[in-house]
Amino acid sequence: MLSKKTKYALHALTYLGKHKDEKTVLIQEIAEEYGISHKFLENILLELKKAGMLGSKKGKGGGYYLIKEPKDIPLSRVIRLLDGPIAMLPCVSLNYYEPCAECVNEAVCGINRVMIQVRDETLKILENKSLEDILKEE
Amino acid sequence: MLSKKTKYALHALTYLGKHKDEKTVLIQEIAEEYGISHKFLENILLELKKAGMLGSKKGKGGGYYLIKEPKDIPLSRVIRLLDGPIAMLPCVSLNYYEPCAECVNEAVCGINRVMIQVRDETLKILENKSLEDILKEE
DNA sequence: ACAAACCCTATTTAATTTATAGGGTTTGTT
DNA sequence: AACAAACCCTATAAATTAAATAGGGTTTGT
Repeated sequence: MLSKKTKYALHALTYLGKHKDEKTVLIQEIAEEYGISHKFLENILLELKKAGMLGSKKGKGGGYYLIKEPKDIPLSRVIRLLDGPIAMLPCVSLNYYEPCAECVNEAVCGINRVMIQVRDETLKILENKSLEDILKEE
Repeated sequence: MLSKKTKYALHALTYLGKHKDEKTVLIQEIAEEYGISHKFLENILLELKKAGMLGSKKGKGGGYYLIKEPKDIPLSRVIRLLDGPIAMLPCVSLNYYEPCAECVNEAVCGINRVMIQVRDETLKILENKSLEDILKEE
């Protein structure tokens, strides 16, 4: 399951996408829209900013704004940033690979094989769907 | 990511599948094969038994054994039993549905829509792949 | 009778996630 | 220049969940 962090990030990005004609949007405004903690959301937006997905303006009249076109923000990127691996097993993760401690021999592991298929089908969607696709539905 | 419980369950089932010509297999034997705690595995096997996937024999000379054909144990069933929902969001889970607390309106949520797609593709694999498919690879 | 091996429930420990805290820095306005 | 609004940053605490352990109970073959 996606963590709250990731869910909040996706919601916040969606909100910013909907308000991209406005120069900036306040953290507080987004937090209120979804009924989530201002401070928790602040940390998340900061992380999105550091990752180059958002811009911000400090001081009075400041706030956050998208610095990319929604179509250029794939959902896989957001999930990986906040949650880490998308795969169901560390041993099939493309970005966060780790061997499974209990695995006797990864080279002939049937569980591994199935989870590679799941990973590939999942990525086929999440790498090709972007913030734009979410916005189109709302 | 799958929990260790689920991973251990899948490995144990695989091991039992490989030894299905033997009447019973000891917990201890499986635990040693994968280097996992006897007691932890015991709890897991018990859960699999209660769910009707395994049979057991008590007392001296006892142990566990499969009571179904490997092809009749879909992976989705094992995962749901030990880990719960397969979906990435509670609001798209078929077996463990719950609304997302922060969601303003599920009826027009773009995140929901994408995650339904991911769920469907994932289930297409996990409901159709069985223990038999894992065994074939090993 | 005895020991092997599963059965059952509860508790503890560890890890992770979620949330809070609190001051720092920048910037527009007066 | 003063002030307040608003983001920046790091650390810590609280809550939840996952993982592991504990310990006795019951069944069964020899």
